Amino acid sequence: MGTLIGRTSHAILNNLQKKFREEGCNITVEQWQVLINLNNTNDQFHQQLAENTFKEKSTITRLLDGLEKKNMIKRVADTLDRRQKRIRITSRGKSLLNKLKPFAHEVQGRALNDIDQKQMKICQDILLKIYNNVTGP
Amino acid sequence: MGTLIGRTSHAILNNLQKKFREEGCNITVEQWQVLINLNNTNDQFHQQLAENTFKEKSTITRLLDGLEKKNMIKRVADTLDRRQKRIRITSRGKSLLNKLKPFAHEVQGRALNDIDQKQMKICQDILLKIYNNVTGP
DNA sequence: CTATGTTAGTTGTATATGCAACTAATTGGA
DNA sequence: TCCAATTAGTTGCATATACAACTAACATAG
Repeated sequence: MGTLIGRTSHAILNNLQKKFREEGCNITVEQWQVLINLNNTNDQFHQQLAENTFKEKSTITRLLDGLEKKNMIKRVADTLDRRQKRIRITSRGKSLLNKLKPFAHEVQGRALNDIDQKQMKICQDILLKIYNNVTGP
Repeated sequence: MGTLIGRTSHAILNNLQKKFREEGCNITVEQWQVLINLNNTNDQFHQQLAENTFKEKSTITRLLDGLEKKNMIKRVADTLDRRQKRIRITSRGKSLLNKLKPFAHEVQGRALNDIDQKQMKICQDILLKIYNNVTGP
């Protein structure tokens, strides 16, 4: 079961990454995940972003390094607590997301093609259950 | 959906890796996956092993480097075609696997705790369907 | 106010991975 | 037979990740 989950996850990410590359988009799927998250909720603190993307804060540091270099995001030190940094998606970042959206949509459509909605709901519930079992209290 | 699959996979691997480390076992889950596979079918060619573990051949090269350094496997050049190498698990590798087995079992038990078998079957079918959709012809 | 502890984010180090370029060995065709 | 194309595995290079150690900034007790 673990193997199946792992290789399915892997296949999806890989497929999406390939699509991005083929379309000439200079971004990794992990960076894209961060951008998506910022587009939903902008100006998150570094740590919040880490929690929301389920990534380590050090991993976020490096993803943000890459995104900042490409001018997709900015780090803004908080005025009240200068340790904290707010992460802001730039207009360049937003327009990249818009460009990526149809590609992500296409891959998702292919992935979920011909799948029964009820069964998929069950699958999601099981995965969440497993996730909670493993990370649980 | 992709996100859920991804973070569940991640959580499982992470949990298992922690368990291995806590128990003082000097091995990564990826190396363990390779060992498991070799224990099922020994003396596979490098490339076969890559296919069976769903990993790139270059990834396998490095995993085998690590395993060979720890004397868990041996690479044996084929006599008929000297390009090909048979990968053989050593007795040391086998005994490590035996040591790891209960830990893997424990993590799997925790992960699948309180999960309905029928629903899990549905979940597996969906995951396989997604996998095939994505990698498919 | 100062010392001590805590927290946010970064950096060092190691492993895993993808892809392309490479090397060595085999095969196939002229 | 000899050269071109193919194949098995390795290596170079870039990114993602985990974990621990680190730095800077804040908080709090005395």
